[in-house]
Amino acid sequence: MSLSSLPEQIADRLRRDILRGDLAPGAAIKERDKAAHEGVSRTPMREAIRILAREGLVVLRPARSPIVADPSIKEVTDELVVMCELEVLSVRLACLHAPDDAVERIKSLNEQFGLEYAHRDMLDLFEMDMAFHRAIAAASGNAALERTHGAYLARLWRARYLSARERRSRDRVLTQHGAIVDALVARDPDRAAIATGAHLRDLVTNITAVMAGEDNSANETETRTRDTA
Amino acid sequence: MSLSSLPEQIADRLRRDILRGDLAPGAAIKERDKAAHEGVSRTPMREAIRILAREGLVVLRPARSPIVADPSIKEVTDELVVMCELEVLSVRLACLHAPDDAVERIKSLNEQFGLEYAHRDMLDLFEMDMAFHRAIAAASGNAALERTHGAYLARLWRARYLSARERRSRDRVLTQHGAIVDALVARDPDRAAIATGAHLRDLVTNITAVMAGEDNSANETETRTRDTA
DNA sequence: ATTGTCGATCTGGTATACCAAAATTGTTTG
DNA sequence: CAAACAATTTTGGTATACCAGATCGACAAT
Repeated sequence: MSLSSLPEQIADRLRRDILRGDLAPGAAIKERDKAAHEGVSRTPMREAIRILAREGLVVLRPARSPIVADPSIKEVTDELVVMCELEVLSVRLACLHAPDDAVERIKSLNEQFGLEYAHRDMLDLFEMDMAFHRAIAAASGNAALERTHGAYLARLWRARYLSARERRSRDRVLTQHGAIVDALVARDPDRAAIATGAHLRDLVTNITAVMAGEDNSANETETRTRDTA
Repeated sequence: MSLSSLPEQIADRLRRDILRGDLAPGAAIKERDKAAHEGVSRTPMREAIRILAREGLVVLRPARSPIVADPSIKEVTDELVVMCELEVLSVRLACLHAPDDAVERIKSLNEQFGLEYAHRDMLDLFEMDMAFHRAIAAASGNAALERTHGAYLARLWRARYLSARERRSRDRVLTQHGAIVDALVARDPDRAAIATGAHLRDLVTNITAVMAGEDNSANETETRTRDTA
């Protein structure tokens, strides 16, 4: 009995491995080996890899092993900018159209975050943060927006995870989320948009700083020119 | 020799068939038959179908033939709203960062559109319109934005195609594109954003009208509840 | 005549076998 | 000793065979 298909399950496992860093950026994913390792055949493994490729977590190279994506700072920043825009749109739409109980749910998510703040594991807190942002996208009532936003959220998991390790950034998150909730409750689209924009712009600077620090190697990902011998 | 892989070629062909309407919305795509018909095996056909599924052109159902997507008006509208936002962001960024030759290219694309306006087939004109919008996204210098915008453009091909058949909408497109180009050349982000927003909002109303007219049947796509007999 | 059930058949899911291109490595030669 | 070439091996791409679940029709019992 499977809630999701086998390829999706494999993709989920691989995604976790990639995002948690167990599979290093730049590492090759040999479909034969991986399939054998997971105890499945190549076909579903292949499909799982394609799923992650579409998500941008692995890059496919013609006639070569797929490798774990190793996005440059610019690429991550670009993605963050887009996600920011999507979330601002979400919160605007949510102000206008979201039913009250959706707003209430978002509010309670943030309150819960405040409560559990001290006790919980960083990873749990992080999941709660994700849930908060996801809830806002869902509250927009725009399914396409929710999907695309979710895709970006997933792709940026790792970068956001790195950023969230900074302790001082966490309470800033809390107050900023509070501001967003307030504007949402007041049904004030402009204020909500500003609050969301500020929150995500902070995230951009934070992530940029962290990535610049951690990762001094200049790395590219996409198509690189290859010289013939 | 293939510029793109076999599955992508198949996907391209299928996409054309779907978007042009040769494959009716709601029609089943049986991978065995289709593969035999195209003269390839099931594996690449399967992969091609998955590609289109990710693009939202076909929907996969568990243990059932994939079917051509038949989006409701709301779904299309939602997607248009998101694409609008993406393109507004694109044009803003393009105003700020695009190199002059990129702006020049956009300008010339629109001029060419104006020139060929009379002689060319509607399909060609449509392709040129697509190229215009794509060029703006590319000029943003944000690869993620360009990708996502391109995905929406592809998915909305059919709806836009239906809309473009209205003759009177076409010269409005021309003037609106002109306004966008002017703002872009002047490097005025706000004016460009407004012009782009207006253009796409017109598109939304136009498409809504066309779809509501053409297609009176209330159609859903995603999960529909199925009553047991 | 209608309805319930069983089974043939059709469909997608998975495993595997085969192929062609590319990397690597070992050997040979300058 | 180094560089270049060739064969082997490794890899992903494709085709196909097999399996399980679902659908739909036929037949039988009421």
